[in-house]
Amino acid sequence: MGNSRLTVREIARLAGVSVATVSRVSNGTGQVSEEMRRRVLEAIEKHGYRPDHLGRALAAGRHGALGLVFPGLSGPYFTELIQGFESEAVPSRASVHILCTHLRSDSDAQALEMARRVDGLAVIGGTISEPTLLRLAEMVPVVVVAGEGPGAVPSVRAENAASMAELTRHLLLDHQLTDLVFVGNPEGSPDVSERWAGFLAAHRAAGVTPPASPVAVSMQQADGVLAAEQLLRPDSRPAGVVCANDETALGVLVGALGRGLRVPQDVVITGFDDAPIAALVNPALTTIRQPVRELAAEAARLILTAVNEPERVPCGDIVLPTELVLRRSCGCPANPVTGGTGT
Amino acid sequence: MGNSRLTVREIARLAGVSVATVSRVSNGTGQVSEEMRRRVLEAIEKHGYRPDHLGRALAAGRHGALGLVFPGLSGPYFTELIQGFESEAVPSRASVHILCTHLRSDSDAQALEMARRVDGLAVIGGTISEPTLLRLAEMVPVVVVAGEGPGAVPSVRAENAASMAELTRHLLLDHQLTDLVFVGNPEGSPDVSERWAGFLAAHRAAGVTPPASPVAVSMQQADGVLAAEQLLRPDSRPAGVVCANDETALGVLVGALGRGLRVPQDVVITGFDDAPIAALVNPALTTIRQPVRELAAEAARLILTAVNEPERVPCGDIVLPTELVLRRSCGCPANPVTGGTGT
DNA sequence: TTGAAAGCGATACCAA
DNA sequence: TTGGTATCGCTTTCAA
Repeated sequence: MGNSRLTVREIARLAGVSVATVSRVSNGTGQVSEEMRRRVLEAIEKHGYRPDHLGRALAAGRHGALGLVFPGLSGPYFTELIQGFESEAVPSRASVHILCTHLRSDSDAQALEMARRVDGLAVIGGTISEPTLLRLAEMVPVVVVAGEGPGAVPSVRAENAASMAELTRHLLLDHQLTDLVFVGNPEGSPDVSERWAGFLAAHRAAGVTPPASPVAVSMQQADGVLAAEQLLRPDSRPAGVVCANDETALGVLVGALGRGLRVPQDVVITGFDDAPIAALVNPALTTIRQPVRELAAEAARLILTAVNEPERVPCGDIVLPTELVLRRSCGCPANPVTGGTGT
Repeated sequence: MGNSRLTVREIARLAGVSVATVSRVSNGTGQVSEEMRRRVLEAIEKHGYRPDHLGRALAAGRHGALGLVFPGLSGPYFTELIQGFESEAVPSRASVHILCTHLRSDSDAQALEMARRVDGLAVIGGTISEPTLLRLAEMVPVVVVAGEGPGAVPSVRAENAASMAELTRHLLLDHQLTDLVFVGNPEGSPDVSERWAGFLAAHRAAGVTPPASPVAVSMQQADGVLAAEQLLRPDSRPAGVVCANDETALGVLVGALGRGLRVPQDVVITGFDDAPIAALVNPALTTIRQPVRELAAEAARLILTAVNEPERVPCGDIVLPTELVLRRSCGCPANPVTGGTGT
């Protein structure tokens, strides 16, 4: 098919040089005379030659690819994550392979398989078991994103507990809401686990009894709608719904508005992430901004460093700061800076 | 690092056989005596040998990977798409590489690059220019998903125009709504283009003057919120908002509810896709169900066939049927079968 | 500066 | 049935 028949040997023959010279020219390595370089480039240009990826990778002992393992593909969080990761990987001429473990029973096996096709791996916390994570780390450089790495596996994550505690404190004290619920499943994700911990800590600090357990649903908008259905009954409605991310918060918001409730008058709703839509809805969503893009970019940088300079073993945990964003859904007045259309 | 040092040669030496025999055993090809097989398997097991992917791919002249090119990662549509694609690819031992062209100026170049790393390619309509599509098709088997392929490039898509015309007719005649707008950008996507065409056709058939142009926004929920802001002003509010997909419809719904409008009494809203959340919101969303998963699975099957049996060149366009799903957001009564919580 | 040749890891043909 | 070996496409010493 097409020009795929072309090999270094062909080009070398056509240009009247050796394969070594062609290789040197097409890689920009080594010293080549101007005359040779011209001849080779001409032949390459004329026939549209592009070195075969497999041959190159085999000889170089490198795949030229980085892997990214994460739970699902829905939502702006993952879009940001991927873009941040690619923004670092692509300039280094590494393509990004994505493994989506959501609804997949054999994710550990899939990850091990992927590790054999890439030079390094970023794994979102909570997607892969610790033993497998350690095995992966023996095969290629691994960085855990949004979670803690086991053993010496480095990690990059956002600050969760303190900012969630701050938000919760704001609701408990500034808005005098003492009947809060938490929507999200701490089991599946280190991020959510830390946010739940912050939620509890703020209650303790304020001397308010927190709910015994979270409303453990998944992280998509539909789950928020379902949670709303379950929570927002006229007889036993909480004063505030603190959600583990913006998507579920949006779902709860839709559920609340759909049953004719007023937000924040009848019920307060908050999210986490500060997704683009959070500032657009009405009422605009109070949330916590986390630097998702930067998180992923940092992970990619760590991996690339480990790949390119194996002697410099990266280690330690990087924690990026987050920021509380107060908007109308928690009862605060409209804020022209952070967004929200007002009424 | 780890066991990656192991090669066929090593295992052959350890098992006291030739590399050919090891290869035969690890691939299950050719005839091997029970005794040899046992010896080899033992050595493989003991040392945890897994054949190197690059070596294998180079020798086989095959990457063992399929590519999937599409615009963005947000939303349930793409989740379904990927899962459907993988459901066919993975059993055939092909991994799936994803290229997300959203916010990427060099998507054509990226796609060409990807074509050199995979055995076949599925391209979502509207993401890659036609000339590039033809070049890709010269390199590997290509299938266009949700769009028409140029030249002899085969395609798989869902029926759009007729079902959208049916929905529009339902709004125009059954609900007597003569003031409809269409939200979605026909330029970027063949799907949307066909849906807009169906919207117009129904107007013509009913003798109603359609709007001069669509509200050309992108396909994410935030875009729907923005469209709502622009459309749902008290002075000039349309009777119905027909959206190109469920996500924008949800955005419009959030926007409408957020401004205190009642749906469907004050304004009717419809979507397209029948995403899981469409049945959950209140009012439940009237929409058109399309078999996204099946679409992607069919595309993967076509590609795999083309890869495995190059003599059988696939061609033609496959069009999968869609189905109108009437729920409350268009003014129809609650339907216990198709979903919707009622009031 | 250039080229010949030895790998990289696995497959598959052809003899034995 | 088994093993030796050429081959896949490219990179990279090592000599010239």
